[in-house]
Amino acid sequence: MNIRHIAERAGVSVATVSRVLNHPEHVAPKTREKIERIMREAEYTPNWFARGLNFNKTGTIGLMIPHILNSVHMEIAKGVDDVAHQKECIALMCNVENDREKERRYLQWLMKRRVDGIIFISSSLGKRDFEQVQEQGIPIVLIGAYRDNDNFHVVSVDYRQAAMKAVNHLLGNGYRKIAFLYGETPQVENEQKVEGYKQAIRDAGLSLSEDFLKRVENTIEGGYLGAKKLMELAQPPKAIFTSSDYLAFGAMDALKDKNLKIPEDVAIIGFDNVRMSNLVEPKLTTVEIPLHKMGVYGARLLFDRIEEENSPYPGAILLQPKLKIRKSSGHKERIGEMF
Amino acid sequence: MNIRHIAERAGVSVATVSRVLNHPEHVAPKTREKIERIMREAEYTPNWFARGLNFNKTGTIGLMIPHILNSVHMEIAKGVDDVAHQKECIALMCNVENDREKERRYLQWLMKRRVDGIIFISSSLGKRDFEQVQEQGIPIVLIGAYRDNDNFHVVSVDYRQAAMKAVNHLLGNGYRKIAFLYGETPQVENEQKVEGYKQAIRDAGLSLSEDFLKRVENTIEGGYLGAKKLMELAQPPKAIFTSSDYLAFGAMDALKDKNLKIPEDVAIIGFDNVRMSNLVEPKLTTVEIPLHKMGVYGARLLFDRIEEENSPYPGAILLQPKLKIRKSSGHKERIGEMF
DNA sequence: ATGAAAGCGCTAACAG
DNA sequence: CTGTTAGCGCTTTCAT
Repeated sequence: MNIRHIAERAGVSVATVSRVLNHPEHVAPKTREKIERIMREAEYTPNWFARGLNFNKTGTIGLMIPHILNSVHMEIAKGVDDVAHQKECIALMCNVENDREKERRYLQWLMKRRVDGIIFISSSLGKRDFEQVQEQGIPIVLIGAYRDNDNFHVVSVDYRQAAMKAVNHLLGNGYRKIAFLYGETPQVENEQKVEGYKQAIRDAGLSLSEDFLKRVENTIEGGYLGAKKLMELAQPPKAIFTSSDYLAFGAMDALKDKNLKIPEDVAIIGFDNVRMSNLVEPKLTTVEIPLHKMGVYGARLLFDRIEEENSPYPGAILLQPKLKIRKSSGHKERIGEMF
Repeated sequence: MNIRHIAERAGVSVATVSRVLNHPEHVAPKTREKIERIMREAEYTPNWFARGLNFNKTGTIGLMIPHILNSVHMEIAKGVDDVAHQKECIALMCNVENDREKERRYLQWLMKRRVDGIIFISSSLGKRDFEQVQEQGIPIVLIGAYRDNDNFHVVSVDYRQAAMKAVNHLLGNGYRKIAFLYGETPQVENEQKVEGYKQAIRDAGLSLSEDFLKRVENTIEGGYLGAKKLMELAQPPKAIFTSSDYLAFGAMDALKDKNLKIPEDVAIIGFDNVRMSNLVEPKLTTVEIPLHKMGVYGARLLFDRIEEENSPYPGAILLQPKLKIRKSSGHKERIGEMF
């Protein structure tokens, strides 16, 4: 069932049928209605490929997601999807699974399909990959932290500052032996957090201990194992700052298994402020990141570039996070009065 | 950069170039290598639309997801994605947001793009919608519970049995005043759970109280509000069974706010066994659903149908859930010895 | 083993 | 307002 069948049945040319599809206003109302009726009766739907062959606009953007089971990434994705949907565009979500090769393969797919643009969330790809995409004329936007991003459009958060805020809060509550338990992914984000942690420790005139910097898989399990190791140190920490709430959940579980009270024996601060951080026992102090907003801003940036021929200058949107103070980080002496 | 450019540079016809793309074995090794080299140098990628115009296979399947922020659905989606990826096929994840109209719009999109098949997760669409898709020659698979699914391929769980198991466990622990707090979505699944709940209560010779059947939004907030209402009853329940772990988390929060101990004052059982159910305090007894497996089975079913011309007979795969017994459901007198 | 040519279904000049 | 026609980039007979 193609455009010619419709044309024949309606006794018009294919051009006219094509017109009711694309510029209905240029067709006489009577002919148009007749053609529309016939289309409906025949359950005709235009062939997407033939269409794309002429248009070269696909109404699709690619969205690279590090891991679809991590709600942190999905919150961002939702922001992107919201904007895309509003633009009557479909966001092709690609589950990259923190695997550079898988991401590259997806990228090839997307480029072949000539998507109108691509958004990367905490991608592990590099400058070279991104440039290649842009050279094909496909605009991109990066969300998260990237090492070498001067020439790209990026939406990010000041992860360094964020980490400093968290550590300073612990310092302010009187803690001195503070460990940082961080995930292998997302890599660059976490490197920036490490920097912030180190800076805050140094600024307080304390000495850095490599033992207190523990790198683990960014999962609940990773948090569990990491915290366990930390507490088995000869000089265990009195507070643990983690690079994600999931790590914090795992860490809390480990502490409970060791019969340590939070925050009386060990304080904890997480990162991201996922919904559950408010429901664990005790409620988790954490760094709040505007995840949904990041997705929205990123998508807007991308659509601006897709729609305007002369895309705006590359540049970064840098958002500031906020510390969400709850019970898990409370000073042991003041805890009674604080909560 | 198209196939003709390559042909010219290589001094061959477009047909030969096309052949190295599709049937390389029918091209003389020397010519083939030359052409391949030129393609690489020119960074040529075949136009996807032109290709699809001839093939009519897109290497894409649609995946309808009720809500991408709900990890229950994403676990299933991950199962689908795993299989799709293995089949070198892309799964287009559509974030339906429990909105029938949004889902229909996505469906139109997918059909226009001639995806090779579509998988629906707990869809709110009906028999008519599904039939329309199949009439277009696009095979579909349903995951979850559906009202009128005899003519479709579906992967489901015995939700009725599952609910009975949970309620029976509570009955076995001595509870008599058991409420069921269930979500508005996914609708059919939860209706089946309601049935199971009622059946188990009746089988125990107890009388059903409408007050104990509370329907709320399927979110943590919904669970909080629902549990609060239940506990404000003149005769509040001594145990609450919820249709999802998220509802259970909200309910637990409400109980804590009322200074009620779990399970000493009120027992709780959730549904789904999401990762966090093992990390809340107390650990949550819940019904374990093989989410990932459901996705995998659904995808396999779909690809079988896509690949075989004569698709297998419609039929259902019905999986049995298991009760995961943890602390939140313990009998108050026996709790000491049980955990 | 390779080439010429006829489409695949649709859009957009151009002409009337 | 409508029809004619030339592509869009690729695949695939059918010859050679």
